Amino acid sequence: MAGGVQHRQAEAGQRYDVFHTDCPARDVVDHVTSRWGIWVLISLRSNDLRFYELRESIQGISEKMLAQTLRALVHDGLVWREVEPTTPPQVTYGLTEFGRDVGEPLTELFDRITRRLSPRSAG
Amino acid sequence: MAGGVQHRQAEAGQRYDVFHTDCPARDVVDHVTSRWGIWVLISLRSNDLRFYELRESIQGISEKMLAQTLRALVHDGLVWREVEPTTPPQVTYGLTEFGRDVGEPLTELFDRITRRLSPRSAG
DNA sequence: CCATGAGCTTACCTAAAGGTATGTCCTTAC
DNA sequence: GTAAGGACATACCTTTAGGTAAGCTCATGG
Repeated sequence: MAGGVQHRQAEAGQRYDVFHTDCPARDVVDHVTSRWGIWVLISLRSNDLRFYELRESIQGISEKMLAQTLRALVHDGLVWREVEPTTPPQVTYGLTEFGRDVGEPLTELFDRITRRLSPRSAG
Repeated sequence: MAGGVQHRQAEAGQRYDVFHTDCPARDVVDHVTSRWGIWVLISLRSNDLRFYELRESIQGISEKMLAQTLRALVHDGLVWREVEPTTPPQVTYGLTEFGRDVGEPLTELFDRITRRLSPRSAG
């Protein structure tokens, strides 16, 4: 974070300096890997979803957290948001190209973990 | 079909049920995507590292968090731990096959985000 | 005989994440 | 006139993540 930012990027090999910098990538990584961000992105990979569909799809998520997570992802450019000005308003969410780009390795990550653990407990 | 998620849960198990279950995969996902877990795994992809090397590589991490994160990853089978019984003891960490398997999409995820956001960074 | 170093562990405490409950807007249906 | 539906916002409160700092081990060097 902004506090202890010391860039000791010496010549001692290639060290990921992005680990602690305040570049926008850090925020996006945080949002993508946040508790609910992962599941929102994975959910939206299959198809666009309404707010309430996401809420029911991702069981255990609260409306507050869903709204908050979506706001961050929309702000990051990973998710688009479309409002139909009906009453009540209907809002649909979907992945942008960036979102699809990011959702792919995310799903792959998730799949590799479950693939490894589901047959039998791995030691 | 976009709107099929909420009421069709009984018939079609299409929805990701892992979102809220207590299967071990959930824990692993949590550890992998935890604040420091990501950077530990990415750091270890290039080569095995000693504890202090990790601490210095991932700037901003505290010893407590590093130890805690490593313990979780070792327990999950993503990272191995080797102790040389010298004095002081020297401990080396590295990725298991599972860890390499998981580290790949994780790095890819990270790279895609940085590639998109910073035209001149990450590398 | 005390400091040092590597790799932790433990206690303590604060910041923030996240849950629960409620309010809001506007319109149609009853 | 009141409930309901959809997508939130907001206040309040609890849980947890994570930072700081100290301690521990034990052989070696000063």
